[in-house]
Amino acid sequence: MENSQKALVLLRQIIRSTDMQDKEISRGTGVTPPQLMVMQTLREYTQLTSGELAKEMVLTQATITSILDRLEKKELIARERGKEDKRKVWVSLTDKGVELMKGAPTTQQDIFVRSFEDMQNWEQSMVVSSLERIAFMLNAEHLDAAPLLDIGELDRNQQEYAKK
Amino acid sequence: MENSQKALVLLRQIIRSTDMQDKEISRGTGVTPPQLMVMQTLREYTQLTSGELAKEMVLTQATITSILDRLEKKELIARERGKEDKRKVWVSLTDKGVELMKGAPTTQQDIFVRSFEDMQNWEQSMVVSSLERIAFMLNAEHLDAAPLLDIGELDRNQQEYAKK
DNA sequence: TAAATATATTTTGATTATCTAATTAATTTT
DNA sequence: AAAATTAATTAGATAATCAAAATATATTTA
Repeated sequence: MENSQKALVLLRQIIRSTDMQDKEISRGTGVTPPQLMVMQTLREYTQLTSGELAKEMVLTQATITSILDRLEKKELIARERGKEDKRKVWVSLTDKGVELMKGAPTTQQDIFVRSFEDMQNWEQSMVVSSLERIAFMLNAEHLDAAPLLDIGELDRNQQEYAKK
Repeated sequence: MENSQKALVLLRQIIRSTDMQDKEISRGTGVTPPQLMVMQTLREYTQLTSGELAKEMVLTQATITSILDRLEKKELIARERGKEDKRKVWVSLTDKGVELMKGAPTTQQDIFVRSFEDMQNWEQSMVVSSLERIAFMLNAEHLDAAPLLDIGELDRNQQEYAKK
């Protein structure tokens, strides 16, 4: 088999594996995978507007709103109207949300980190630089892409076309 | 930053990137991401029963059934009752389904493959073996895990607990 | 400055995804 | 043959998702 094909197969395996991990975490916490992803993003950025969240997660605002509604009802996130710009809504994890993220999401990442740290240093570097190459190759296509809005419009046209 | 943290961040980037790719393909073909994933799995295995599909994709039978219903309505997949074992239902891509998969899903994978093949041979080997290591590390946890059913029950209890 | 335009979020209405539990049909075990 | 198991679907419910419309606030323009 070609090296490139091997790489693609392995990538799919890796993605499948993390997907399963997400599902397990989700079951363990009583939070659905999309909700979990919102919380992970919030943990990473501390504070985001609803719109920034949508962009970061490549979902529409409407979708984010509905996910936030449910997370807010569970008191895992809080919304706060912007003070300078009252159109904006700042979203952040509540204490309860932080707590939940602290307990749950580790299990398998820990195992990953531990095995990773068992490797020789040169091996670690090799793996990291390989990942960098892959990330770059996967993103290469986007580097000269049109801004997001335009792509959206373009795709909608394609979809219209596909229907016929 | 620790190498292991770098690796995790890069992995997330990679997953995010392929996720976006899936969404773009989905928009371009008028098929939703889950439907697309079913079709990709079918392309890989040629013929699967509904139950095998569910296991492979880590979804319940009921979910697969509903996705298949919609794909069947679009005539992208076909169901056929098993002849020896009439409980089974064999699922496969129709010609139309194969055609759709032929056209759509390439765009970005092609770009990936092309950049991949631009690398030196030793680099390719390095990337592949790095991916192998990662895939292994991510799966390590599952090697001595209890069978799925037991995990499910365990998690449900945790979930009950989480509600309180 | 008043009107028009743009931006940020939510609401509405619709389809799809997803699950658990119950049902139906066929096979295997006892 | 009756009981238990297996494969898929159906039923009923919640969640995710989107496009389009509505709402509220800011910015630009005339």
